[in-house]
Amino acid sequence: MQERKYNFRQIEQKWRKNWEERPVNTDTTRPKFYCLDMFPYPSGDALHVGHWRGYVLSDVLARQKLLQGYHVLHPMGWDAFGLPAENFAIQNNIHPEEATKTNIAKMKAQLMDIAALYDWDLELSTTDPAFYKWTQWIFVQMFKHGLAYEKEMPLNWCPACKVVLANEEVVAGACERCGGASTKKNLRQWMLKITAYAERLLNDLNGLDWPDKVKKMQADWIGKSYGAKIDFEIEGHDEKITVFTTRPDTLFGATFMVLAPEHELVLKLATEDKRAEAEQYIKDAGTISNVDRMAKKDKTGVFLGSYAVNPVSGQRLQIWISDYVLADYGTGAIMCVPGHDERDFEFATKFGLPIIQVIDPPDDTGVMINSDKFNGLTVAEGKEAVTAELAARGIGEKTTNYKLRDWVFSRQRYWGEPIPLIHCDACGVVPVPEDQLPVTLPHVDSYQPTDTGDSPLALITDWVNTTCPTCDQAAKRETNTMPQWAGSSWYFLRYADVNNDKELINPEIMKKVLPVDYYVGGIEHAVLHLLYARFYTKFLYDIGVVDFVEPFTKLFNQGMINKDGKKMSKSKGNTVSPDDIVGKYGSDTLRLYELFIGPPEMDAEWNENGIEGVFRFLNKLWKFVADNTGKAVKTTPRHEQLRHKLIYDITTRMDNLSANTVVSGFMEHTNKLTDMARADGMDKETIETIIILLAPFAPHMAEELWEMTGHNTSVFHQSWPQYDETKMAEDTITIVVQMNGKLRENIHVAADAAKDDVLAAAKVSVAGRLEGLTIVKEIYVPGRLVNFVVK
RNA sequence: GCCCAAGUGGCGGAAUUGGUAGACGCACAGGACUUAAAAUCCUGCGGUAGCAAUACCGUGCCGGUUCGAUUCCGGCCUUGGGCACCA
Repeated sequence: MQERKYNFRQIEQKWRKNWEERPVNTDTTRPKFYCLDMFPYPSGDALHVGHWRGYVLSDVLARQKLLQGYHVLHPMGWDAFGLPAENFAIQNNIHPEEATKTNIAKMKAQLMDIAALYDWDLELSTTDPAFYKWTQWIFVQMFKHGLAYEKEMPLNWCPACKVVLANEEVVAGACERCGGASTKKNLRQWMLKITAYAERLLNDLNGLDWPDKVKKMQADWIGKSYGAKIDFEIEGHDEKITVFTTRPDTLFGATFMVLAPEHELVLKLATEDKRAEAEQYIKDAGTISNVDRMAKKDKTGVFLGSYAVNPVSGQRLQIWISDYVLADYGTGAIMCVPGHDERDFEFATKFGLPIIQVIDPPDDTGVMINSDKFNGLTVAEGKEAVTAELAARGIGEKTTNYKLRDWVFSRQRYWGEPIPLIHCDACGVVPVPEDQLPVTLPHVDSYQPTDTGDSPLALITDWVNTTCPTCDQAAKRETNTMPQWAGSSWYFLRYADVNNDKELINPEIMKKVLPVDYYVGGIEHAVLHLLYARFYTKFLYDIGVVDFVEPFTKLFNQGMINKDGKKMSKSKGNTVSPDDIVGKYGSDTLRLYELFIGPPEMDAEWNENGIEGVFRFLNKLWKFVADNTGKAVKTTPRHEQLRHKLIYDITTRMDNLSANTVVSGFMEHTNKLTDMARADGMDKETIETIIILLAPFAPHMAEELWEMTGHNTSVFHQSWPQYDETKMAEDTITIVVQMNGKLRENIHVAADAAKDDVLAAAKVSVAGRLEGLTIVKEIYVPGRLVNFVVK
């Protein structure tokens, strides 16, 4: 007795069990395809239908590659360190380690419903000492190569999270995590010299198959600009003020100077009568939050009482401080050209400072005026000429400048990888010897952040107190931990060799499996995670651990799924759980619906109205196979033609990653095939073809149908069908007949009809309409249309 | 303010390179089957006029190029996203 009804519950259970017992992706002799999802944070929030979207898409890619003859690496793991996990733990009063374990178990159970091809043997967690041993090892290598350094500096500080933020973590002056205003705080921090890689991080973007949008965001973040550094002498002082400018051609128009309030020369240059006012301004600038500072419209500032000298015009320049000059961009000081810079103009106008025009007209097409011997030069010529003159005089040079700043790498929190360093009074900072890694996180009861900005680890004295690896004297451990990004910056390497306790990754395996071929994840990581991962990869290349410089060959960012016009999130209370939908319609239906909802790269509004249609489609396809298997007819050219068109549509649409039209293509073809089967019967090969094509999208059902057609091995051991365009061609085609570009008639002609015959037939079809008119032009587009231009 | 997307029926969306606008699906309406309902199947479904054949209009707005424009160009409007005093 054959089961005629599509019983998804039974089928899905059956094949999950089957795949577990007999895995389908085991042939490691095939060429590899590494298809990776950005791994999730196991926070307390359950997965919602938005998470599914990316995971389903990458799994469809992975399963299609399997059918196309690859061995697919498609792993999954947990980005479990960091603030989200720690904050969840604090809120719920559970130790982060416990909370992480529970959350991982919960999320993993949910993830199982997707029925992705994940190889759970490769599962990893960034919180596993066997994993973070190597996170620490990379840090030690960076330290040894001079890329990690300690610095006391005013840093972005989130008073709510009680933690230092990297520049990348401050969004519009607010903490990226909690949304609260970020302020400045002076603290000793560990920094990573990512700026040393700025040029390579920028240049290597060119070769990547990534969305242009993401490449542009990274390029903007790196922010390369060309210009000059120029020294200005100060009246009565030996020091000089060095500025960076992109417009050395406007030097004759520099009429005053402004330093950032944090600039090191400020107090020296403030004259007695101005000192109090300057000090007050600096104090205000330091305590005001970034949000408030940016909300300020008016320019403010204090004249320091000192003067500099314009090196070409000789003019005396008042030296001011103002918070519109940023301490950490360029040199923290600028020459002000109010004639050609809007902000300088605003400042000059407010404080009555001189304004000189030196480019006429004042745009790219202008030439230099009021500039002595440079008069008449274009902007481009002027940049070169002025810079050359300054260089000859030894007071300037051509410079390239970057917005990118070094990475604040330490966090004053508990739930992270301990930074593996030891502070010794005699030897200074000494890395923990590699054979003593990992430095494990001590298990403690109090992991709440401290108000002082110290790490909670600082309170655990028997962990902090140790001996120096170099001189064996009493020494203290570094108590800061690493940021969440540390583990995610290199985890993709580890999947390939997850159990190796001798090295980060075996070189042979590395060569065979990496880099990642296809990386799928949210656009929110366009700068942070992807930039850091690229930096780590380049460093690991430099020290010979990997043999490639870019970790992710191709990147795809799936669109977000919104509900009621807003991003789905637990805090907004608008999440939709996949669990109920899986229960009602099955995993295959939800997989297809996630793809059907719209173009994968675009945001979509969640709306369950269409899910019924997808479920109906699967039922129809089920019925088509069940009704026609066992009484298959001999293949006719008409069967072949339909079959090749089916393969063509699904394959090319998938190649373009147009997943939504792949699903509509399946629906369309199933309707056509059903009609044809009723009229002429259906051949075995076509039935089997649609099952194989369906397998990446609805794997459970495809397996069941494959079995129904008399096979006893997995459908995933088949190969992706090939199409032959010559076999797709129709015998007769429809030609549109237009008059003056307007549709008038449709005619049917033989596919190989000659041009003259088509035109003749077209004329016949519109003969009545042509009466009294003259054809002035005939347009013929083979296979498509005829257009008569008439008068 | 600057940069980047997007704007198509009641709804989600489709449309190779400039070549039949609205595929596929949802919703809706009518019908078949049924004692009835569900499920399923069939038909219709952009607007206006018309019994109809058909005609005209129609892809955010205004204009242009072209035999022909959702597609290309110029100028706007709206929405979403990114950056934001970067010298």
